[in-house]
Amino acid sequence: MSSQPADDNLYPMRHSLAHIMATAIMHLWPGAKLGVGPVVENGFYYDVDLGKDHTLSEDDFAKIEVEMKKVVAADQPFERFTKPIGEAIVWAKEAKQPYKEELLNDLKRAGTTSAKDIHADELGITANGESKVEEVSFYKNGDFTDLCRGPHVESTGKVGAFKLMRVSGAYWRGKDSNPQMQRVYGAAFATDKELRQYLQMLEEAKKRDHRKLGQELDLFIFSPLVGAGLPLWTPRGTVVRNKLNDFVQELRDEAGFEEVTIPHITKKDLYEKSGHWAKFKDELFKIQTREGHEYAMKPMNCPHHTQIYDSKPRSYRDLPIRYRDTTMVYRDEQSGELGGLSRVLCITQDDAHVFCRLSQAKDEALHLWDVIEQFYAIVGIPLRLRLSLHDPSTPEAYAGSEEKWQEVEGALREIAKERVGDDFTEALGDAAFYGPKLDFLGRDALGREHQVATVQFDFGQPEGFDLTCTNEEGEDERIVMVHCAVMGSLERFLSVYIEHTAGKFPVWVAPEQIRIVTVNDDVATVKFVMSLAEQAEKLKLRFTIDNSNESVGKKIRTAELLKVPYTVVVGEKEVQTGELTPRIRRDLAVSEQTASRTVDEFLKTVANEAVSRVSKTSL
RNA sequence: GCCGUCUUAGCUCAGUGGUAGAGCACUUCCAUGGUAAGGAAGGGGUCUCGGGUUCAAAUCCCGAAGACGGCUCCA
Repeated sequence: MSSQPADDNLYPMRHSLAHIMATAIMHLWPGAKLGVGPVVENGFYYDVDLGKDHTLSEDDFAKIEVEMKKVVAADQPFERFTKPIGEAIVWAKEAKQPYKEELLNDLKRAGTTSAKDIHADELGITANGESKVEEVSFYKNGDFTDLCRGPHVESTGKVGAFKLMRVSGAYWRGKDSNPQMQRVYGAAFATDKELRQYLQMLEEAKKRDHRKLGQELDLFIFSPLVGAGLPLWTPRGTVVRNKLNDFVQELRDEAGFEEVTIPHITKKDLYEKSGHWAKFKDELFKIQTREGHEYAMKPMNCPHHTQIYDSKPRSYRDLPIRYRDTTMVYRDEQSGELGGLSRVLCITQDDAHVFCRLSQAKDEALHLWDVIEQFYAIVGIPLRLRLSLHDPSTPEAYAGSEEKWQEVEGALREIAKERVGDDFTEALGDAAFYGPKLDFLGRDALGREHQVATVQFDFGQPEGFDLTCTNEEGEDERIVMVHCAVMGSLERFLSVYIEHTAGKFPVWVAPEQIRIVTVNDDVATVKFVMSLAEQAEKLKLRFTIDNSNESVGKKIRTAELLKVPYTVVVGEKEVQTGELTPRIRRDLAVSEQTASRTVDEFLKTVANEAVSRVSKTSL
């Protein structure tokens, strides 16, 4: 989330609104303790602590907004001034703002607060930023003064359109050992129109919510008996999963991958060796055997795959060896983190591992990149690259030496540069503990980004498991691993894909491709439908027959609500002419008109669309 | 895990300190229907669960579970 000014004026507007909201809250609850109030995507927030006096809820928003509007109407100028740090601390004490006081004390002592801790922009740092802060800046509007670096708009009247959105808990300085404050979020835009558009986008997002569509389209369910974070896939949802996965597998087969199969549990020894146990043992589902041995559900697949590689001596001539495996992994996430399909306890990964020499890793990564691009081109989700690197300031979080990291990250950066020039971002601290990653962010139809595919270089696990090949000199040579997931987690990908398509799946993915609607149950109609079904069956099409006791209009509506790509009505006319007039789901049709065609022609066209994975039809 | 909100029929929701309602869905019947809802009748709920207050609790209080919005975490 960038807090840099995207638009010259929007940033100070939003930032000023944070101050205006704090002003309003101080008016309404004078004992409020303030945390920080930065600009975020689409708006701003302020962290407040009203103590035992009051717990904010959305019911308070109207009141706060009224008070904010008063401040806006008063058009108070924002006045900047500075104080020496010592005086600033006295100010915070006198103002009874302990959180501000803590920040100032940290500034005085350390010169800075770690960027992870706090939004650095929030602090009124004017000194060198290295070690000593001598002076901090303040902004004052009306009767409200706040420690702040700015910038702000000239006066409270110049802040555009805003709306308070929600209130939630947030730990002071983002640490779960700290007290929890209340974070009040506001959306803010330069004009009413933009604010309205943003709210409309949220409405649209609500309509497309995969949890809602998952139920309406009968794709997956959750059962309280099975538990939170454990989706159960219906027949329709399973078709969608399988069709997408089949495509990934197909692309991988072409890229030389072989499928392997592994058990879903293991002795803990495996993870002790891989390094996962030390780092993630609290997030593993553990199993005690009746003989008292400790096992764990697999939280990832790479360690298992290494054992297949390591089961016999490998020559450099055999490399690269490429394994693929779409399989579930299990992670004991904190209950509060679970949500829909985006975060679950059982994750289906379309996982792949390449075991190769260092000199081959680049080509392998590029091939996998090809696979990713082909897949995302077909599903229609544009990608953006993020190079995820380690954070040198926390070496304990990573396996391997700094030099090794530098080397491997350099190699990955090279690949990225070669392929997309400067068209990628770098993210410090987003690497896996065993190596850096090429992460791919998909942009959905509403413009939201989600992490999906990933290609990772891994030198840590080959070390841990002592994976080698015999080289030309007859010596053992350390190999490297390249990890790749195309959809990443099928669950999360499905959540993105369902929302991206609004559940309007293309023919090749649709759980039901054709719905056959009968007009009546004449013998001739029944016979016609039976023969139609038989032919569709032969072409492996997914269809259902709706011969229920309902009006034709009703049956069409039902098919439409289920977003079935093709609906064909069969009645007297069709029986006589032997031709169908297919009704095409609106988003699929290239043109408005639909011509009649023979049964054979129609079915073959649909079958062909399914095989060639087209997204539009000119039927 | 933490903070807050929510939980009434399969679904979407109304309701209220005096032992429950609608629409859709479902079942049956009538209608032989032509491209987004034909008509009628019927079945279905210990109002999430467990405690407490009360003559009386779905309603008020406490606790748990689940969902949602965030925080923290994310191999």
